[in-house]
Amino acid sequence: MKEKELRRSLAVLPIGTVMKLTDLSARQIRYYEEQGLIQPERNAGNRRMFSLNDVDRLLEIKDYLTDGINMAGIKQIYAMQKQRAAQKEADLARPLTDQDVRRILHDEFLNIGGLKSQRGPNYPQH
DNA sequence: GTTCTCACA
DNA sequence: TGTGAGAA
Repeated sequence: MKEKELRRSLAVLPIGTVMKLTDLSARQIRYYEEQGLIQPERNAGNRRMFSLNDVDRLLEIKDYLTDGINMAGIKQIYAMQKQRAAQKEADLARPLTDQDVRRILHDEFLNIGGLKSQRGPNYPQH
């Protein structure tokens, strides 16, 4: 199933199409790119070209925003996912203990809860 | 007709 | 985040 994933990563959508698909303004889409939440490619004319994965990511971002999570929070969430992905290999060599799992879940709930605010990036660190 | 960057009554 | 200007 690698073929499918490759197609979803093909940047073929202009910003206008993405706007209709995500119901986001061009301003917002460009801003999210500026924040590093998405990395659309550029064509010869310097126009942004998005992939289906980008669209999914934008819809996901929209949901997080709806849930009251701000940019800083979303960034942190993706940062965590990245860490998780990088850590996955290590986990394969040394599976997580029940204690590790409990600690991770605990941290997760604490963080998500702390991010659910319209305030700045001053969430509690335990 | 679209999209890009930059700036702000 | 919206919006308008000026260019591509």
